[in-house]
Amino acid sequence: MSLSEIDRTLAALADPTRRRVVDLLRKKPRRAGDLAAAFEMSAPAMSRHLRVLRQSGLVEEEALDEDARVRVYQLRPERFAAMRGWLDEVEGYWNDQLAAFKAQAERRKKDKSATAGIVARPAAKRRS
Amino acid sequence: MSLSEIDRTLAALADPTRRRVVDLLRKKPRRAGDLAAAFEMSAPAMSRHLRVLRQSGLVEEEALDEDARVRVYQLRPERFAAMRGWLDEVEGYWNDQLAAFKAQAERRKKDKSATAGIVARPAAKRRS
DNA sequence: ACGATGGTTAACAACTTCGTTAACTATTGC
DNA sequence: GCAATAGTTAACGAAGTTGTTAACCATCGT
Repeated sequence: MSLSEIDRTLAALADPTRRRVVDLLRKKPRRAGDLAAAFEMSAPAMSRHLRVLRQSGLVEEEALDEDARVRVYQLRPERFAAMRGWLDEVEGYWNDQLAAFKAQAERRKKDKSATAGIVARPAAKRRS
Repeated sequence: MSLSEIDRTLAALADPTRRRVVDLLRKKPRRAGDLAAAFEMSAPAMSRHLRVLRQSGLVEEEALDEDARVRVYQLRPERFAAMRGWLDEVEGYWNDQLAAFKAQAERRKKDKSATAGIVARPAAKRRS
């Protein structure tokens, strides 16, 4: 299954550690080592999280010019914007829903048929 | 690691199938069976995806009153709104970044010190 | 009453993910 | 040159995910 961009973005954010990394980077860019320390995690583990975030396009890596060893990570706007775009699409739903509801109410009023279709379930015995 | 609501939401959306289910439900509510058929997937597999979506609060299940066997699934706004809220927070970043950039430019102009800190990396030989 | 239908849970195999340690590369400072 | 530092990739085990089939429950239609 070839992943769409939005799928990659969501997959990258699905891991709690990575999501928190984003929350940290939101405040300011940070060095890879600082991020590992912040989560009390080995450097290799964090390194791989950062690779996932990089490949999803959520962050970018730069080098500190005073010391070419350290990598500074920083958020990138684009993928977040795309995610917002997807959210916008999904949320268009409720407008549609509202429209459909109104249309149905209108229809109901006109030919006075019974309330149709979907009804809330009255608490059947099911383990959630 | 106790998952926050937003973590559960993102985890639920991380799976491509579940994300596409959301895309389908965006257009209109659907029966569990139709969803399974739409993805050429066994009913049990879809049933579990739907449970995940339900538990994350992204969808809700109702019963068709003409036939209490069928379950109709439908999107729920709340968690999507929360996700948008988180996105808003993250994106507040770029305002901050812009502000910081301006402040630094100002400082630079004042004491005419060299450009500080972070600089783009000049394509080192690394496998991405 | 009973077979068929819609859906869910249970058990299991294949695969992926996450963190750890070990080994490696590149850069810095002396 | 060489030890120390920052970070990455490699290998591996533990744990979680996803799909399948089998078994199950509830409801519908006759």
